[in-house]
Amino acid sequence: MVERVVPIPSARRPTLIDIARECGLSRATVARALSGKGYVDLDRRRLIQETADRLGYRTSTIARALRTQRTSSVGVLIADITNPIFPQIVKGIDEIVSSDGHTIFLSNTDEDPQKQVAIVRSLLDRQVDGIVMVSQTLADETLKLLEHGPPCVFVNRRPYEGVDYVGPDNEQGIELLLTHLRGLGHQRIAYVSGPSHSSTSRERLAHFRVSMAACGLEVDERLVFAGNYYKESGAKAAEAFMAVTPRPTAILAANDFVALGIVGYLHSIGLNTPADISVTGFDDMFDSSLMETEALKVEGLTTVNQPKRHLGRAAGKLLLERLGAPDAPGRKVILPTELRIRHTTGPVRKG
Amino acid sequence: MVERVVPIPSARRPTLIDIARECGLSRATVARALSGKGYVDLDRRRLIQETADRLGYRTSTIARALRTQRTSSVGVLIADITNPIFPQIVKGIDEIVSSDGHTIFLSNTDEDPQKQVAIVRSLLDRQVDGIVMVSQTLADETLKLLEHGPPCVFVNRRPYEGVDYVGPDNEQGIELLLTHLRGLGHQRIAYVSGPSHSSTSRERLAHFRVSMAACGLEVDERLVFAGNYYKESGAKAAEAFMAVTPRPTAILAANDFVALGIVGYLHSIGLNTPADISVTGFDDMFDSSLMETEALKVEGLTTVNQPKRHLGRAAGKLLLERLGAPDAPGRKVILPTELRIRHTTGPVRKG
DNA sequence: CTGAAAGCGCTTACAG
DNA sequence: CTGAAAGCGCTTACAG
Repeated sequence: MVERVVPIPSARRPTLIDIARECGLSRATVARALSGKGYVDLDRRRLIQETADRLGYRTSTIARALRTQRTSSVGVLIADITNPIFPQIVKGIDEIVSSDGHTIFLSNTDEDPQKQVAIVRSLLDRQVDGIVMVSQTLADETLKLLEHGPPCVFVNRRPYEGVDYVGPDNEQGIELLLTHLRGLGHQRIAYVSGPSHSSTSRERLAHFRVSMAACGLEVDERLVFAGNYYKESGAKAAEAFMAVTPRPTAILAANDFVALGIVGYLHSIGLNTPADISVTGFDDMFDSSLMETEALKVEGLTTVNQPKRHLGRAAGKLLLERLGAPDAPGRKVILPTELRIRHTTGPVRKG
Repeated sequence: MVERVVPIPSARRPTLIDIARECGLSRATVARALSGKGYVDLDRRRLIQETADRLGYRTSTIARALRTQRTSSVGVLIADITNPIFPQIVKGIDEIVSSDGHTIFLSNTDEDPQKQVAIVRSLLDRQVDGIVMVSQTLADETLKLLEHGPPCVFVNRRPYEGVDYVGPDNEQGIELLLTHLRGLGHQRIAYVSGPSHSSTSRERLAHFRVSMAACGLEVDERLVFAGNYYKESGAKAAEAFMAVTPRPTAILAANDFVALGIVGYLHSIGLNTPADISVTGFDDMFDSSLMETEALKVEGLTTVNQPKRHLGRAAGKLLLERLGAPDAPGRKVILPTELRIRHTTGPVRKG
C-alpha cells in the first residue's frame, strides 16, 4: 500500500471569504452581518453568525485598521514602571480605555529624551488612536512629532496651557502642608523643588512662595534649593540648608523621593525627624492598598496624597472624549490632594 | 480681487507611492531601497532615502503587518500592575524585547479567568508575535486559544512541563529559609502555602516537605495551611496555628503578602516577631532600588529574593529565540534566589 | 437587501 | 537592477 501524504489542513485563521463561501454569500454581506452595520436578511444573518462561530472566525484587527485607519490602541508613556507612582496611574488609564476596547502599549522613557522620541515615533508608526504622556517633559522633537499625531493627553506635566491635561491640585497640596506646619509653629521653612522643566514642579515652587506670603512668612532664598525629584538632590539640599544660620525648622520637599533623601541625610548626621526638624513629601507614593499592613508598614512620611488611580481614570476619559471630538478645545482636570499626617512632622523645637 | 480657496495640502502620511512619484521610480524599487533588501542602484538608493527623509516618510507598520503577518508586538499578561512584584518583571521583559523592535501590550488580568480569556483573545485578534504569561494560572479556554496562537513563554507558573518557562529556584529558596531557621534552633515549623493551581506554589509546598525531612524534622499536618497568596490567608493560617499545641516557633509563608498577613495577625494578638515567633516570606517584593533608603525603609521581613528583573529578561530572551525557532523543544530557565535576613527571624525562644 | 469593486499601504516572487 | 502584479483581510460607498 502506497503511503499518501495527506495535506494537513492549514491552520490559518478563517477570513470573511471562508464564511462567504460556506454561506454562498458575498464578503460584503458577511461583513455587514458581522459588524451589525447595514441591512442583512435576518435568516442569513443568523446563518452567517453561526458559521463564523463554528469556524472560529475573528475579524483581523490589522486588516480593519489598515482600512479604517483606526487601531483601537493607545500608547502610554511613563518614566519607569518600577517607580510606584506610575503603576497606579496606568491602572486608572487602563480601566477606562480597555473598557472601550482599546489596548495599551506601555513604554518606559527613563526620563531620556532620546527614548521618548523613539517611543513616540514607534507609536505613530503603529498609528495608535491616542497617547497619554505621564510626567513627561517633552523633547522639542517629540512636540514636533505630536503636531501631526493623534490626540494626546498629559498627566502631571504639560508642555503648555491649552492641551488636555490632568493633574493634582498642586497649589492646594502645598497649602495643606504649609498650614499643617504653620499649625505646629514652624516659621523658618525650606523648600526643595523639582526640576524646572516640569510644569508640576514649577507650580509647587511658585505656590510655596505664594502660600508662605499668605501665611505671613518670609522666604529665605538660601532655603530654596533647585532639586530634580531624585533622592540625591534631597540629600544635597539638606546639606546646604544645614549650613545656613539660623537653620530651618521644617523642610518641604517637592516629592516623596526628595523627602526620603532629606530624611536620610539628616539621619546620617545625627538629626532626627520630627524631633530636630520636620520634613514633608508630596505624592504619597506608597499608598497602594497592597502595601498596607498593620505590622510591617513603610515608616511614615508626612505627605500629601495625589489620587493616582483617579488621575489615570480622568486621563483615560479625557482621551476617549477627545477621540470623539478632535476639535473641541483643550480641557483641564485638577484633582484635589489629601494631607497625610504621619511621623516626620511635629511641633517646632523650642530653641 | 476674488478670494481663492487654496486647497490645504492634506496632512496624510506619505506613502511609498509619494516617494516613487517624486523619484520617478516604482513602489517596488522604493520599498527595496528603504528596507535594504534586494538590489537598488546606489545613486537611486540615495535619492530615495533623501526623498523619504524630506517627506517624513515612515513605513506603515499596519500595512506591513497585514502583508507579512508579523506585527512586532508582544502581549504581556500580569495579574495587577500595582502589585510591586510585576513591574520589575515587566521591565526586564521590556528591556529585551523592545531592543528587538517589539512593542508591549500590557494587560492586567486581576486573577480573573474571564479577563484572562478576553485579553488573550484580544491579543490574538491583534496578531501579536508572542505572549508572556506572568504568574498566570491558565483557564481551559485560554489554553485552547493558545494552541492556535503564537509562541508563549510562562513566568512563575506553567500549565504543564515542556513549555518555555522561567521561574525562580523554588526548591533552593525553601532550603535557604529552612536552613536559616534550623540554624536558629527552630524545629517546629509551620507552612502557609499558596493556591494549588499555581505550579510555583505547589513546588514550594512540596519542597517544604522534602526539605523538612532532609533536616530531620517532622511535618505536623496541622501546621500546614492551604492559603492563596493573599494577606488574609496568612492571618487565617496564623490564627489556626495558634490553636495548635504545641505552637510552632516559626512560620514559613509561600510569599511576602502571606507573611505580612501572618505578622499582622500575630501583632494583633500581642505576639511579636521575632521575639515570640519567627516568620519568613518569599519573593522580596519590596526590593526596588527606588524604594531603598537609609532612614525610611520598609521594616524588615526576612525572605528570599527572586531576581525579578532577570526573570523578565530571561523570559524576553526565550521569547525572541522562540520566534526564530518555532519548533525547537521547550526550554526551562531556573534562576537562583537569595536569602535576605532581616528582622522577622531570630533564635527560637527558650520555652 | 445584496454584490462587485475599489482601496487601505505595504511586500515579494516573477519576468525582464 | 527594475517594474508590473498579486495579495494580505478588511470596509464601504455605489449601483441595482
